[in-house]
Amino acid sequence: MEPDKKENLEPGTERKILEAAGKVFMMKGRLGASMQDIADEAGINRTLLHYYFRNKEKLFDTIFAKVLATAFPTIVKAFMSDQPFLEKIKMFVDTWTDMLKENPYLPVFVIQEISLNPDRLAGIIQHVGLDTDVALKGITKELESYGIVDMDPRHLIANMLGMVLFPYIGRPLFQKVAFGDDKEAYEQFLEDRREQVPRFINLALQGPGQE
Amino acid sequence: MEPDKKENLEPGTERKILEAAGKVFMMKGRLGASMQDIADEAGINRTLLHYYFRNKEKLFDTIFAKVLATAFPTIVKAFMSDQPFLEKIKMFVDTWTDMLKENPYLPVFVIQEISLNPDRLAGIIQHVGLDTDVALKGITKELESYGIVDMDPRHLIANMLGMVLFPYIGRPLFQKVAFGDDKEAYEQFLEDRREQVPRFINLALQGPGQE
DNA sequence: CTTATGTTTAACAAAATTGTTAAACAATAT
DNA sequence: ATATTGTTTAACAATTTTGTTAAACATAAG
Repeated sequence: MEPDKKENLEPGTERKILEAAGKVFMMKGRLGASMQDIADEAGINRTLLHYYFRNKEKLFDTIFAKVLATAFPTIVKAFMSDQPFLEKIKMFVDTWTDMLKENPYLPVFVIQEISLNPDRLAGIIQHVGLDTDVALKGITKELESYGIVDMDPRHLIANMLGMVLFPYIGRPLFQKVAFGDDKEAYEQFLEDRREQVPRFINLALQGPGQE
Repeated sequence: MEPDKKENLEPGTERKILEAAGKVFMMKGRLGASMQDIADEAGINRTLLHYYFRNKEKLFDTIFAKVLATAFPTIVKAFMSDQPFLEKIKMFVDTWTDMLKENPYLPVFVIQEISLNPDRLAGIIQHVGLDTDVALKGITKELESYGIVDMDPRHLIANMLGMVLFPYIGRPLFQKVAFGDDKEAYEQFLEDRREQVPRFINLALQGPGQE
């Protein structure tokens, strides 16, 4: 008779809180964000906020786990498909770019939080459960088909992630220094990288190595 | 008769404070670090800390400017030399790696702070005074000599910075996920990238584009 | 109607942090 | 010897934030 006893008469208050908390935490950081900020953003009372999440820590943990759960699938998705390698790379860049366009603050948020409190990782990584070994071996095999045998696949991963993430992580600085703070030019730049990055990688892989 | 009236009898207290503040700010962030933390790290009293730097903001600003002054020259140094382009790239990676090895927390610290408070940039960038236009045009010219005409040099910059910085920015996460948290293996990985990254870039530049 | 749940307002205690001040002391310079 | 500077100890006010509690109210469910 009561499948979800809790959701009786709130018109999605919990959802509103989670959205607000996500937004505020991402923009101000864990320490910079106050419960009052979050309550304001959610359009509710601070007391009610504590009523849903007893304390800031619990709320933050919920948000952080949720954010990681958003990010992790993006990492692997492209390499789960069975397209040709170069297509996978293109897809990798595209999936990440899509995700970053919707969550531009995500990388800095995650990085900063993990950097300040590495212990948080332990609990979450298991929960996500990603099998890196399989993926890495797959990439090694693909690399061999390009005649590249002396490259740890993790270098390729680091290269790709670096190239994709940097423009978002370093945006305020890079946009100002290299684009005279022209926001629209920078957004065009970000779009261009959907082509530029895969092309750069392709060239590096197909390089003059196959004599 | 008194050239520097201030430095009378302190055995380098100000230096100790600056070192301590740099360390604590970088590791805990601006909000996570308390004046007490810094005083402790410097081995002095909190009152004395306020005696040297009236408030936390002034101290932080001093540190932040100092940190940026450390990072910025690294960006340009390699491209000031007049070696062949590929040598410049190798040098770029090396200079950055050297700097990051000594200041591993620097990128996250700077990124996080600028991301939270972009206004801080304005004041400092002028002070450093880097001429991006000259550098960019130089790179464009070099790219043309490789037959690459359709590439905004800023893509190359973003690629290089991303590949160099990512392993430091994402270290806790990447080390755990891809290296089973094997610290020494990761440090070897970081060293390997001194070769891997320039090679990757060289391949991409020399790629099959010169028919 | 009565009850339970969600919600607001108000008030409060506890803690942490910041910035300031006063008093005392050591050592150096004049 | 005296004044100045650096330094410590102690104490304090002001602020911010967190977490809690009590009281009142609305509404939907029983």
